[in-house]
Amino acid sequence: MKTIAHTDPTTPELATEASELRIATFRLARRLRAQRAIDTMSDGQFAVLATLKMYGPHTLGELAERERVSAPSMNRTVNCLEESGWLTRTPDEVDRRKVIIALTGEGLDVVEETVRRRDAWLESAIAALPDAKRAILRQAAGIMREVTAL
Amino acid sequence: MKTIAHTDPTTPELATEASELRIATFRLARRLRAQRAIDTMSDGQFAVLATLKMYGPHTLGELAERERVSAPSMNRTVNCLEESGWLTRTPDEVDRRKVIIALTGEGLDVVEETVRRRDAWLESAIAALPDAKRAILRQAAGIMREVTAL
DNA sequence: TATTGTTATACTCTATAACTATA
DNA sequence: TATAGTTATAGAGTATAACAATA
Repeated sequence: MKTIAHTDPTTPELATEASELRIATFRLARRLRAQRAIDTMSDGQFAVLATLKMYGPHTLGELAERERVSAPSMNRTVNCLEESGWLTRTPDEVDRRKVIIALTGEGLDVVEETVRRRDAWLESAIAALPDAKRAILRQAAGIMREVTAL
Repeated sequence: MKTIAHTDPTTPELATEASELRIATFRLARRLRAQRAIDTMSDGQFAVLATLKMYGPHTLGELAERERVSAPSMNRTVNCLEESGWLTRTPDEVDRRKVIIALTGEGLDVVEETVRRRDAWLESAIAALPDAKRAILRQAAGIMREVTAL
């Protein structure tokens, strides 16, 4: 009988399980987001720098699409980051309508410092856990990425 | 020798572990946040309704402090939610300077519908997982809450 | 003509400072 | 005098519409 799994004590209610994971995820994300190198920098600005670090230079349109934001909005964000010296605009040699946006050394430093702070906080939080719990978190991270890849 | 744990292949680098969990958490939180009942409602507005549902009525100052936002900013958010009929303002009988902000039935509906949608998305995502992976996520949720309680 | 980026303009959310009512 | 809330005003970040340059 297939419905047994539903009431089996070793596999609790799917609904409860989802709620618990939702709450835990939001709470951990909030704590992590609070750790940043430049505390005047918005999440949207940081996301652009992090994208440039991870995937290399982009055109304005590509950045806007990836961050699911309008082109004028991304243009403004890029202006701010350019003024701060964290990225550069270069006209595309082949298609002169385009501009290539790339991270500067200082921009890379900002991303790395923020990442370092977030990871340092998380490391110190999980370092104290027994190995078994750390193993759970390690496996969970993989499953969470699998789930969001759908 | 205590340092063995650090290089033991069964307990990978703490730094890698933290990074993986950070990325997975942000990604899952982002996907969850996208699910909402009223798609014109901001995260800040939803957070207020969720707080009122979870912890009951608050004064304006309490809400502002809990959400780490200025009083005028919270006042504006509360005005919007009041106009939409999702919460009520009532002068405090004892201290007439204060106003008690409480969820209406409609406000409760909005919170529950958003929570239902987020959980429905997450349920469908984890329902397909083998029991062993679901068990990992269930345990991880508990550990994540433990870590954020510090 | 179509596409890429930019400018013009407006709306929301945030903040600080000033004000009102109450303690 | 101090505190709770509100109003006034301004600074980011978002959007759509209109425009310029290039394909």
